[in-house]
Amino acid sequence: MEFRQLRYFAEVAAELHYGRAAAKLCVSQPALSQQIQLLESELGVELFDHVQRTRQRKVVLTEAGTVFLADAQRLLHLSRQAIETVRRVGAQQKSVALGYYQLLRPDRLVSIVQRFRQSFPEVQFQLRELPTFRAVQEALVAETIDLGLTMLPLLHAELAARPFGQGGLAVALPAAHFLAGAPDVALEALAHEKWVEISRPLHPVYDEIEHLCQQAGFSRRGAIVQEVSSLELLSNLVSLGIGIAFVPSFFDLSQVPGVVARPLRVAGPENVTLTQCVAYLAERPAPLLQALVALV
Amino acid sequence: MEFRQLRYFAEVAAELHYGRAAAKLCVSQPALSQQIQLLESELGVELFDHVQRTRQRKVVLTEAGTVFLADAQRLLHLSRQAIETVRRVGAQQKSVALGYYQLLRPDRLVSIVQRFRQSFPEVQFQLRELPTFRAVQEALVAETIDLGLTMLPLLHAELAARPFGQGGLAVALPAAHFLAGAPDVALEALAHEKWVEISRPLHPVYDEIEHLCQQAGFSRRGAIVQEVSSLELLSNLVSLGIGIAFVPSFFDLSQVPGVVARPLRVAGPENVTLTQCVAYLAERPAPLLQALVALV
DNA sequence: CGGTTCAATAAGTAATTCCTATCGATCTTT
DNA sequence: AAAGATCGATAGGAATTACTTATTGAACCG
Repeated sequence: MEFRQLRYFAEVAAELHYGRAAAKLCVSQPALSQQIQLLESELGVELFDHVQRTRQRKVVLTEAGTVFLADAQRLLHLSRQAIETVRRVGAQQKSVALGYYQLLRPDRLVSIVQRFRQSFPEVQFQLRELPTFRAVQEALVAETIDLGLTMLPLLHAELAARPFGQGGLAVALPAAHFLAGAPDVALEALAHEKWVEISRPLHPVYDEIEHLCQQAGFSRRGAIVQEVSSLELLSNLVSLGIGIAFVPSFFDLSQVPGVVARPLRVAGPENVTLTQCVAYLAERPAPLLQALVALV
Repeated sequence: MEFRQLRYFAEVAAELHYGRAAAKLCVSQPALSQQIQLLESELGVELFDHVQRTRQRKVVLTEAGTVFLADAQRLLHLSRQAIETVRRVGAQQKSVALGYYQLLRPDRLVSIVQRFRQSFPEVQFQLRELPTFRAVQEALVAETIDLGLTMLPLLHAELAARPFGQGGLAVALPAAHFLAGAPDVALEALAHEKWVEISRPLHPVYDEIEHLCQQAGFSRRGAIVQEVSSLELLSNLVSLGIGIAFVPSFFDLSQVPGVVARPLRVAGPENVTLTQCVAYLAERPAPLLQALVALV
């Protein structure tokens, strides 16, 4: 008997419908049927009657099922409580600093932090906004932060990461730009633009970008009018019309007025993808950090 | 979090020693370490301190571990109780007839039945001793019994089985026989014996036996002086010195005085093996029967 | 300083679980 | 009454997960 089976059973008992229960549990219906059958055969007892002799096809709890449901719910409840308790005790006086930069819309970040606090109410969370994806990784190595929301690739051997989402490239434009109205922007249309770029820590994807540009018939080498050191500065320069910039499509630019991001359209199959991740020091396998990583 | 992890954790907490705990749980030590680590990282809490700074290397529960142990034990206890309860309710007024023949030493049979009764106290168990392995399977098809302890192969398409042990061949001899003193018996030494055999339902293994005998330079065809219909009769005839007989090594002949079974030694790799099994009607997937099958 | 004990790690294998596709049966609709 | 729709069971293959053996690394002991 495993908790998974109890969760499945309780959900089916609540819905009295395999299809709906499976959807709620985010598994397929056959997986559900199978686990219920496994549970029944371990218990040696039928938990459901699949009444088809009456007019209406129905899934009904047997008497034994009703009795077992109460126990199953108690077990599930207790298990949740046990986790909560052990976390309350074990995570006391611990503190975790989470570093990030604006690669998440604020609501996603907030929801992550809320889940952190909910699961580990005793842990002190600190948030550190950092200017670039590279700064996040450097802060991890310097142990200024314990956990970082950043992008692949990892730039230090001591780091480990778990990816949690990816996206393509977008073009950050002044709202007044003549391309800002279109749903997306073709690379070729950008041949004669001026560019702003994050300088100090160049992401390797910029090599790929240059390569794509050359395939599209132009180069950005001479057209980068300004290099900046943070995403915030970058957005401001774009909004002022100093130049435009490539940014990951999941970047949050909404807090800067006058800037819009439009997906980049590239001819051919060469689609640049950028991967978001939670990163941490590999040699620090503290269970607390692992649990937090899993939460993201 | 799964019950397996709770069981592992509770055992390690009791032993405070991974190696011993693993042995008790019948898993390898790395599997145990791994599951404990998984549990810790799901909880986000360290459950054990692996104290090595003191003189003695020790595995010690952390404070959080101590707290969690209590909950884990409560959960395990409750789960056992829930199973017991649901069986008590669900298996009421059911009855199961178990057919067998003397292929098990009585103590093994008793221990199986005891486990049945312990797990399903409300179920009426009936025991039916049948003369041959074939009779057990026929009784299953005729639905005289619900579950049968017998041997492979299955002789009816409607039957399903789960094997639970196997053995080789032995020779049943009168206690006074000159070979009865040896630890085992070579096939060649039996060339001039008289034989007794179970007749009506010939097990296919007897073909193999005949083949082996011919390889050893003799045949039993003319030497079978008596065919009988049950194992009991067979034993009696052997004890009276009418002839000797081949029997599976796991047969129980101890209740018949004056008969001993000695393992057969066959030259070459052709070792006859016989497989014991629990058999039941395949089209009857009643959870109760499945649970009983799993108990064997 | 070698030998021993014990848990952690690594890598490959075995076992589960899960998913897609399909079936069989019932109920509804035309 | 026949065709479609609904719903759970089944089958077969893919992916994940747990387990095993072999090895490493750290601490203790002679």
